[in-house]
Amino acid sequence: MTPPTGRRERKKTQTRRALSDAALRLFLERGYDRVSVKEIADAADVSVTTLFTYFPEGKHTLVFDEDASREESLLAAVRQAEESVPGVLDALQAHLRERFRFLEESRDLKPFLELVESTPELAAHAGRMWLRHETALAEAIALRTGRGPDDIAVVALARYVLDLPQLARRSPDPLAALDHVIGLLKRGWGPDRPAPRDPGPPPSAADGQVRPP
Amino acid sequence: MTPPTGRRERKKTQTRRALSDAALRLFLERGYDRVSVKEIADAADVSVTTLFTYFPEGKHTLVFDEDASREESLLAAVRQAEESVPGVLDALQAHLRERFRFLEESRDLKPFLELVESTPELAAHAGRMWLRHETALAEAIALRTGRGPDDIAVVALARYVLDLPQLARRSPDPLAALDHVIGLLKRGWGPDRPAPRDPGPPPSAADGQVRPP
DNA sequence: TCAAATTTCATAGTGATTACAGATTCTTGC
DNA sequence: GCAAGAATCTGTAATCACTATGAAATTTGA
Repeated sequence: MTPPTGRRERKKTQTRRALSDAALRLFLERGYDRVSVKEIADAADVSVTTLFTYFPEGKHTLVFDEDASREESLLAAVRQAEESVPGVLDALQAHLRERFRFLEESRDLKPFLELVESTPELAAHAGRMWLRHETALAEAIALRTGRGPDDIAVVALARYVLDLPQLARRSPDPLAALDHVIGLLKRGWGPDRPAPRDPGPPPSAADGQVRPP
Repeated sequence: MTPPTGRRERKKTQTRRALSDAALRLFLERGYDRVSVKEIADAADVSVTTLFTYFPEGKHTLVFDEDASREESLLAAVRQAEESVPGVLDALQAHLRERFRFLEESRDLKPFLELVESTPELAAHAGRMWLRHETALAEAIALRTGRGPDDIAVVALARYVLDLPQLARRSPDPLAALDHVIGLLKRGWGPDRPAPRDPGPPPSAADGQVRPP
């Protein structure tokens, strides 16, 4: 394998950055709909054709150029969690809280977030990008709690947790809202109700993995 | 106020129907992407300009022309429910089950659903249309359970329930999946503590836990 | 340096959507 | 019934995202 250090590679990432930088700058200046792809291509000094070879999925993908690390940190949080549904939820809660604080406090990101929120097409795409982690998150949760990755409870939990930030952001106190709903999910998905003495008849094999607190 | 019984009104609804009928027929025949708006306009014997005065939100709205009754029946289910979160969830469960059966069993709708599912743009729009009922559902739930309509728990519950059908449809046994997740939500959002003796929540099918593979 | 592979480009589409301005059709007061 | 006047319809032409194509320019490897 050749190390990807050729001039070609360098120019490529350079051009890609020039494009998304120019796009973001123009979008923030004038709004998404009032900037044409031709203007972006001109600003980056490439042809429209070239722009679309770099971003074949369309104009809106120019805005979301870095994404790989988010999923990884999300999954890392789950992997380090205690091996139970409440444990996983605790870990996700902490992770989302931190992420939330970061987004809220970073002044640089404020206009960017406004741009995305105020442009339906971008908001929809951001949602899709975020929900795309659903499967990976479900797998991580399944692995950590000893359930199957197709278990509807696991899939639903993954989706609900991913839905949460967007939901909480509307609340006057997003962090409190986050905590509150995670608490509800923990109750619903958590260990069986306080079993006085006997765990009772284990109705399925996937039951024993849940560790009561 | 004049009763809307003029010839003008009649022609208008007529034209609107001609357009969406023609569109649906052509889409089912050839697929969404392989039908141009010009063809639809021609088939309905109007100009493209006219088509867009009837459907200004774009080509995809031609597919979803009747929608008002769905929200109403959803809200009606909530209004007739018992005045508690589990009561409301029971009612929603029953309503969704019925709706599910209807969609599955109706042969007429099968190709339509396939069309929507297989066209990303249409699937996304269908999702948006469905989630649009979120606020109304949250209000109804709030009213029925005596909470505030901005209560994050209520809003989250509304969204989660609306998310459910799409989620359950992926499962091999959608109805069981529906029941299962509703059961989990009931546990989470239900009464504060399990009553030591009283069964409390009414019997539901969502009792068995994890499906063995 | 040469040739193959890759990247970029200008040109010319297609298809959705909108602006416009002149017809056409309906309603309404008489 | 009839003449405004409003509402609706139409073709034309434009913009904009996106694609196909084939040729030119650049990079790479030998």
